[in-house]
Amino acid sequence: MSIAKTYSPKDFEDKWYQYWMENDFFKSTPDEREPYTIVIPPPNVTGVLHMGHMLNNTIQDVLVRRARMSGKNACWVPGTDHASIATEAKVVAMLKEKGINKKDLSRSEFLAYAYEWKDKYGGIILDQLKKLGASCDWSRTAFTMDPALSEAVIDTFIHLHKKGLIYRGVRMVNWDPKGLTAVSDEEVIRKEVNQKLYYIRYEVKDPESEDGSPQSGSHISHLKSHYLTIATTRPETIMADSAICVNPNDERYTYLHGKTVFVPLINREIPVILDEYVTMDFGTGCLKVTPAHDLNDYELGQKHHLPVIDILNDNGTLNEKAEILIGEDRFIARKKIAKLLDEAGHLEKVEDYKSQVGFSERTDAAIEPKLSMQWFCNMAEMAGPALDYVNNGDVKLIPDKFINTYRHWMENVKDWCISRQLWWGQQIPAFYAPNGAVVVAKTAEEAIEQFNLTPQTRNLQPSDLKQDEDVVDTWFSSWLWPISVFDPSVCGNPEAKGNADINYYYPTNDLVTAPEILFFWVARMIMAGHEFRGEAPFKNVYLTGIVRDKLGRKMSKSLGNSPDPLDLIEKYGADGVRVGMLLCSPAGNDIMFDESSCEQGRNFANKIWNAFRLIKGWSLTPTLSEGEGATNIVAIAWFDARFNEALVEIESNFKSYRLSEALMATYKLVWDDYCAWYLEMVKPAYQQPIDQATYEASIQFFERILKVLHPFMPFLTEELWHDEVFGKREDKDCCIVAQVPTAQQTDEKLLKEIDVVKQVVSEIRNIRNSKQISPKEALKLAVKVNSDIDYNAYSNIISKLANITTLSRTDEKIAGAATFMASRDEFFVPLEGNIDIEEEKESIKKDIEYLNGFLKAVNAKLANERFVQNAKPAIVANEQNKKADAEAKIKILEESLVALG
RNA sequence: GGGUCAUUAACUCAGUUGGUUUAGAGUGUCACCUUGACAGGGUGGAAGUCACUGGUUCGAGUCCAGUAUGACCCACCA
Repeated sequence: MSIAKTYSPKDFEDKWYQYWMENDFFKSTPDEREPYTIVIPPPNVTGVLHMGHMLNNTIQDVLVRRARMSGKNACWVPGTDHASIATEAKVVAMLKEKGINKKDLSRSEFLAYAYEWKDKYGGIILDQLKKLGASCDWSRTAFTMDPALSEAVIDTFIHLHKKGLIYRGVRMVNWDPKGLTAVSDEEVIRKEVNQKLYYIRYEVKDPESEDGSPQSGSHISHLKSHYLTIATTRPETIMADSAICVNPNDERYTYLHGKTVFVPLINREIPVILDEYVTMDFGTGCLKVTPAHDLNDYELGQKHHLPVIDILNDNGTLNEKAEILIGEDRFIARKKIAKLLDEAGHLEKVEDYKSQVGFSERTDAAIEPKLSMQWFCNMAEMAGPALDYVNNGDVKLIPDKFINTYRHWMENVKDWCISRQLWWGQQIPAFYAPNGAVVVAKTAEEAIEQFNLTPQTRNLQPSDLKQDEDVVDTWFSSWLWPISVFDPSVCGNPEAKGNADINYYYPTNDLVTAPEILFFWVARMIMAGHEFRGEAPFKNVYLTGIVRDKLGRKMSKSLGNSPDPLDLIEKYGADGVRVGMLLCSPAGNDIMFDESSCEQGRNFANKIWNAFRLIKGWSLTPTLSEGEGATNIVAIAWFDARFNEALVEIESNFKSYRLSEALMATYKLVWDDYCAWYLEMVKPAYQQPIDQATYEASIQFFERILKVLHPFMPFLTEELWHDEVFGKREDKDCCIVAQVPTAQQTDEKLLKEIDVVKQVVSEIRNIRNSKQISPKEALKLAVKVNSDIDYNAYSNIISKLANITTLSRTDEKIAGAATFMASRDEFFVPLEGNIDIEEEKESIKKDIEYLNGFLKAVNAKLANERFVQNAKPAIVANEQNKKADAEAKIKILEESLVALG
């Protein structure tokens, strides 16, 4: 069987994914093994794969595959999130293109369109994950609006309502005038915006004036005491003013106490109230109070019993209560009203001003504070236990720097507005009687049973009831995810035992997600987990960073700076992209993604591919010359030791979730140790055969390497695994289910001595380099041994790798030779006629100079009495070793200098 | 405004409780080599006042304080 000259991932990636699927390798059912479980952070059902998903899912897949190869029953549950606002917005836009207005549809008609949309586009992202190699148990694919999962949401609502944790109330909410829904505080993105600060004059009612009516505009500018000035960024809301507020301690305004003023343009009379809330040194010291359109004003209004005048429609246009500019959009109204005020002489000045404005995360519309009746979930009670899990380490955050942020949020948690004025989602299980009474129940029938308990609402029919139009916030379903994917029926029923799945897989092991949804999602999952299962839903939370481009900008569609992941896979292969992503992604830090790292990943794959080609191309011979045999025995023993050493390192990196370091350790093991050193040691001369024993050892090493590589590069390793050089494989004998080797004891002495051997080889190559001697020109080497290393054992290796004819021992320095030191031993490469004495001397002097500098530092330490007294004995001993070592080397070098004349 | 975290070679990052040869890796860069696994290769170099300023200590990239820059979170100054 021949093998392609270069690595060509397209030839086999799809093939192996299909093979894994057909053989149910991703599938998991409870058994006697220890489970290892991950639930996917469900991507939006309408989403397409972006670089963030790539990173996130590569990490999950590496963890799952590694667990699968470590004797665990690995289960990675995939699925999608219905993402109510985002999806509904997309469906509405799609309908609009077709000329259909959402308002003209009934709820069920709209939902039919929405499901149609979901069926068409909903699976795309999951199929894309398959390209990446994601080893999810697809038979468990879940959707947050699956009937059973939706029922879990309803049961949860009812359960929490019964506990008194869900309530209904009028609150100031963040209103999205574009999405026409309330959004939670967390869905509001604050951005700094350049605005204008308008200084507006309000006329003060003059009790001495006969009729008390406002003066004309031109008049007031001359009578300073007859008006006051307020500063606002929102002049369009003056029609909603209920009062003007000044600080009672503000002496400038004592004359206003008890007075009333007129709202400009509409001349409505409002009182001046006093409250210390107003900061005297900000703006003018006068504050307009607009309870309907500002949270703080609302609270101030409540305190002073002011009327609430709501002048805005749900879509952000002015309503008839505004009296003027009715029907205009709030932003257009702002400009127009500024003009009107100016014309009427009420606009004193306009200043540029920067301030924070909230925008809807989903629609990017400026958020409007709005009073409305909403459903809320009390968080304070549930936050306590959720905080404890993290505080006491039951749930570990990786990296742990996020604990502070988490703690801060949980200690200052606010109630959660859970109702959304949308149709796409779980409809709130609340029913209204004709008289306005409301009960929470699963069905209309159950609601009637409850209504029958009160005289006013007895004997109602289901058709008399009206269900709440709103749906719950998407997060109110996704916080159940780690439970509901296994057994939705336990949500809302803390007493339930649960099915076999949940008892086996829950709590899950690792959750891999982005820090920005630590509160939205992670914290709430912990709350729900505690509520319904009495324990947190996962043990470790691995927080990935944001994927940014080279310039540090967040990758986004709108910037167009994000490569299409599928293009990358096409170009570099899935394995190459996986390696590329992992190489530059430490946990919790943003990753500065650069396509060149995928290239590095692909090059690595190619290197492995070609190392394999080399081995595969060897022909066999049962016997070998004595020298080669000896070389190979040492090489095999050394690589075995080195492999075990690397395994220990990789294992420990995995344990501490340092995936990029685990990968880098693997990378070096393969590239440097196996390819650059081991294979070069045992490689027969061109077209020469290799002995059976070495061949078998090399193959075995390669197979062990494939196992270690598999979690990172599943496709390539599976492809090579099935090559005939490994012998005939049984049907289910696949790399994906092979077990990673466990580390054996390593031969420390051998590892150390080979390090010296490598150094010797490097030094000789260095000499060739600097003296322009071709690698093909064989050289002689002599060594004056001062250490306890037996170079006879390694002479064959050195000869082969450095093209040395003979390695002889000498007790005297050799003149006319290039020299170097390795360990404490002196090496001589005789180069008659090719030695520049002065150059040699210079080089030796340089070495001595370095060692002297080094020695000086060590001596300074040792001469310091306090160091010797205070430092740990081992440290002091080490310093003494360093000193002795440096002194010995200096002595040898000085002798060499003398010998050179 | 308050808080959290970061700042180490051109780039991306390690540096594990302060001492482990006067700071390491990968990539890139430079020089040379290369028809025999691989130019997507090999060998060997160069490259860092560990952001800055103080402090603690026998000893600081590592601990403390402050400064600068950046990122994120929180916050009602109209």
